[in-house]
Amino acid sequence: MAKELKNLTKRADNYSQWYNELVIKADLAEQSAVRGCMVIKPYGYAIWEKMQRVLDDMFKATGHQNAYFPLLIPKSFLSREAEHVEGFAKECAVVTHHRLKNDENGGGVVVDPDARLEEELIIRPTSETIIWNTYKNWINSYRDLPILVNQWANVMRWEMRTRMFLRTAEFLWQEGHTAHATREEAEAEARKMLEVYADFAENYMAMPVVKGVKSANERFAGALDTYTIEAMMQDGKALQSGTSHFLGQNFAKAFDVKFINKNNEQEYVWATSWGVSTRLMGALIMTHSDDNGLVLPPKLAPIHVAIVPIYKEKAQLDAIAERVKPLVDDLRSHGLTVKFDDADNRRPGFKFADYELKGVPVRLAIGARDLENGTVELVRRDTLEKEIVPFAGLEDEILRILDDIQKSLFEKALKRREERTITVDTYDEFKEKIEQGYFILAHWDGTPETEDRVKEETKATIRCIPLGGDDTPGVCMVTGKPSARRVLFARNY
RNA sequence: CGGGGUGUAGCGCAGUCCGGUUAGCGCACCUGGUUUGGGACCAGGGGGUCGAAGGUUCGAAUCCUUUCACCCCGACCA
Repeated sequence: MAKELKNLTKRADNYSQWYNELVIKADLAEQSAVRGCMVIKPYGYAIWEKMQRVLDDMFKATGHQNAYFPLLIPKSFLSREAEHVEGFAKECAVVTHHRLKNDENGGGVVVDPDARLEEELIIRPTSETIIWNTYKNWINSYRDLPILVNQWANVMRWEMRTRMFLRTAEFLWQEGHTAHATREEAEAEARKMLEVYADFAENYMAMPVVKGVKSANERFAGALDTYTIEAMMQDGKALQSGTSHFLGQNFAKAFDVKFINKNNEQEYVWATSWGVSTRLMGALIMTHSDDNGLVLPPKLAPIHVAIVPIYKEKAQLDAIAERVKPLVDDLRSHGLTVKFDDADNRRPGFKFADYELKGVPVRLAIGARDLENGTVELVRRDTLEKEIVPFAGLEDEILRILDDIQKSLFEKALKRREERTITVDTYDEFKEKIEQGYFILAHWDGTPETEDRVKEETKATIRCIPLGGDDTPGVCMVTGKPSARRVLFARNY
C-alpha cells in the first residue's frame, strides 16, 4: 500500500491523482457514501482543529464574537437580494417535506406527500440572508453598531464536480458577518480581515499569498468588492484560499436593516462578510507535500515530534523509555505534542515511513547503540536530512529545528511562486506560459468581455487585481486598449 | 447536463470477450513462532446475497433487458 505512494509525482498531468491518493493514504479523509461529501478522519480533523483554534484567537483579538445561526433558510430569504440568488440558486439543496412514512405497498420508507412544507427550506450555501434577517431585529441605533460576529458552521453547495477538501458538497468553514454605521468602517473591516487571513496563511500555514481585489466576474454574489488571498500550488495553479467581502448596503436594503444615526436620521447599515473553509486543508497539502507524503508546518502539525524506539527486548524498551522521558516532558512543557511510539506490532521501518506520510516535522530514532553513545538519530521531515546528534541539549535543538522548518517551508514556497510569476505583454506569450503553469502579471482593459475571452481561450482567469505591487498603466495584451495596471492571471482550482 | 469508465471480501484487483467443479489473487485482519537501525518472514485461519431487478439456459460473475450507484474529463463553483 504505502509503496505505491512512491510512484506518485507532482507532474501536472497527474497532480490531482497524487493529491487524492495522498489525502487518503495520509489518513486525512475519505469519500463518503453521500454524493460529493467526504468524511474527515481524526488525523485530518486534528489539523483543521489547529487551524480553527488559531483563527478563532485572531478573530477574538480583532474584537469579534462567535454566534450560531440556523442551518435551514426559508426559500424566500434567498431571493431578497437579486445577485445573491442568481449566484447560489443553481447549487442549493432544498428541504421540501418534514415526515416519512411506511410505504403501503411494502416498498420501505417513503416521503409522506401530506407532509409537504408550505415554504421550502434551503440548506444554507452561506448565511448572509438568515443573518441579515436576524440583524434587522438587533439594530435600531448607531449605538448598536458595529456588530462583529463570526460563526463556525457547515454549509452545502450542490456542486457538479467535487474534489476532497477543495470542493465538496458539504464543507466546514467560518463566516464572519459584520454590520457598520459607515461605509469607511465596513471597508476597513473587510480589508482588516483580509490581512488576518494573509497573516494566518503566511505565518501559520507557511503559504505565501497574493492579496488583491476580485474583478467583477469573480466577485461574490451580492458584494461591491471581494478581497481575496490567492496561493500558488505546486503545479502552478492558483487556489483562492480566503475571501473578504465589502457588501455595501445591499443586504441591509434587501432585509430592511436601518439605524438611527447621531443626527436622528434613518440610514441603511453597511456590511461585510468573510470566510475561510476546509479548503485550506487542500491548500496546505498542495503547498508543501512531497512524494513521501504530507509535509506540515510545525505550527499546525498535530504531532511535532515522533520518537521511535528500536529494541529487541522489553528491558531495552524500558531503558529507552526511561532515557527519553525527561526530554518528552520538557518538550511537552513547551506546548509540543510528542509521540513516543512503543507499539510492538509495527517495525521501525514501518513507523519511519508512516510518520513521513503523516508529515510529522521531527522524528527521533533511539536504540541500544544510542543509549551507549548518548546520541539519537534525528530526521527533519522537510528535507529528510538524517543526523546523529548528542542527546544532551536535544530539546533546544528540536525547538530550533521546528522553528527553522516553519521558516524554510515558507521560503521554499515563496521562492517557487516568485520563480513562476512572470510579467507578460503579448497574448501569444500569455497563451504559451499559462499552459506551463505560471502566475502571469499582464495588462487588461478592465472589461468582463476581455476576461471572458481569455478564460474561454486559455482557461485562465483574473485571480485578482493585486493590492500594491506594480501599478503603472499600460495597454491590454488582448485588445490594446488602455489598462490601469497589471492584474494577476492564472489557471485555478 | 454532455463524453468516457467502473461496480466481484475492509481496501486494491483478476476472472466477463468464448457460460461449466467448491469464484480467485495481493494488502489488511486473526492464531502461533521467529524477527525489530528504512515499509519483516514462515505456517495456519476467518471473511463473498459477484451493485440491484427481471429474463435466456440443465447450468449465469460471465449472455440479454431494465435500473441504481460511484469515478474521471468538460460546463458551474470557496
